[in-house]
Amino acid sequence: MAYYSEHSKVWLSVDVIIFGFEQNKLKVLIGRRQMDPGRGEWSLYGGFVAANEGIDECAARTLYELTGLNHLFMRQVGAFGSVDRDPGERVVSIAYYALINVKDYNEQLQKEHHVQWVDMDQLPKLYSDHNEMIAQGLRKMRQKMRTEPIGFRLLPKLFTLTQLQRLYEAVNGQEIDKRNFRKRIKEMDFIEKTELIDKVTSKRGAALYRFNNKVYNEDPNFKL
Amino acid sequence: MAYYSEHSKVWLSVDVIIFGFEQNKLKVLIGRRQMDPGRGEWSLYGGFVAANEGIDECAARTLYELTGLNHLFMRQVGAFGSVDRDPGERVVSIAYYALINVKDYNEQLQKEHHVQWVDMDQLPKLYSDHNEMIAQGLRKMRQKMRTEPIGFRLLPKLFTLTQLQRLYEAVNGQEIDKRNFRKRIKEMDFIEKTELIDKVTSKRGAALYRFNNKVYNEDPNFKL
DNA sequence: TCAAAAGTGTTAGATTTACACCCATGA
DNA sequence: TCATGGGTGTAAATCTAACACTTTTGA
Repeated sequence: MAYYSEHSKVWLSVDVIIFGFEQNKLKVLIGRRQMDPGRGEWSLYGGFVAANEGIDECAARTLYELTGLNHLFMRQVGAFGSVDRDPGERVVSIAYYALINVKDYNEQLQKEHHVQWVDMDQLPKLYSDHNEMIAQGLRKMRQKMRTEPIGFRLLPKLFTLTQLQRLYEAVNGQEIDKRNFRKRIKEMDFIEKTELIDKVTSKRGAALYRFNNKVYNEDPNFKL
Repeated sequence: MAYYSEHSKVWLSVDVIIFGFEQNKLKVLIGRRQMDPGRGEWSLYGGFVAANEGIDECAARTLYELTGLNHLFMRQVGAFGSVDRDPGERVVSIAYYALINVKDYNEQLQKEHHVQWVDMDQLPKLYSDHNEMIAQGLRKMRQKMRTEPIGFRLLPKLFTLTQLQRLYEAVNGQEIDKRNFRKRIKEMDFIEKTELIDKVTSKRGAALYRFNNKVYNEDPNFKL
């Protein structure tokens, strides 16, 4: 069809920004590039969009490839398409961010793909425009976290209120008053206290909580 | 380079969501498609990304082509890339929204490109996923308008407070208390009252205001 | 003279922030 | 026994929301 064929095509890729939370720090999964151009540079993990797959599917596939996990919380950050962003060829890339519980992530796969968790505030210079992707991804993720209870995706199913607080502190980069934080949590019925006690992180033991999605859907009054 | 060539390429296009404000209504510029597939259907205006242009440049060029205006406020909405979104071929499209003052827009160009202003709340069914693009674009634009003084881009250089209020009401779809609104405006030094009086929309006459970007940059305390 | 839009403050209620001590337990 | 993290309430300050009347002037 002439209408299309008079225009040129480009390679399309997807880069995934995988956020994790560990030791009270927000982390990102990055690795050393295994291919040229840019071999050896720090980089996000990515992949090319195939002819028969949508971009969201491609992102989900890439995430699965890297982590072995499906149904991760994932959102598009945006398209990055400066002419010379890729030193090899013209490649337009669409960035996505995803949230995972670091404990769900098999170390084996980490090694196979040459990726590792790096502190958000100790990011090295990355390949191409990946630093910018992460910066934008973080902004988007923060924004989302303010209005939707997605933080749970970064924690184990059962978590203590201190863990949850540390998570919000890490993501927003500022301390939160403990009493005020807990007061707000109490108002959200979908954050359920369980009978279980975590004895790992404190001597006294801390109550374990759980996110109840069903309750949330009935009354999504989230505000943090 | 084998690394790239084993993957397939796609057509990349840009679609622009142009918002305008007229008669107290938020409007979008859409037109009847002049080409196949989808000839005759309502559609956003768009264009293909050329080999030698970045996607932001492409969006700016497309905007210029359509409106004759440069340096419009413009932001990316995101990439749309379901496999079958375009009924003809595989085309991934990146949506952008832009804000213009409808009075800056030459009617001649409107006719040439077969586009017209349509009320946001009277949008017809559009070609492909363009309705979804507009929905997402509106959400993004609203969000931005809450935190940055971009609304001025939809108004003439000089405007009355009532105009400004109606604009915010139209964008957010709800009425605002006049006194509370004006109180908040008074606190923003970058919204300057001029000596000029608008006698068009009221008998008594209303003071004309102006957005002072320099003052805003010195003290960007925007909140609406 | 009257219709239509401009302009102007106050108060109650809701929300947000600041703040300090006791508890339970393992080492 | 003591160091560590868990757990709890109140009051001041700030912000938000509701609300009504006077002014000016062209028709």
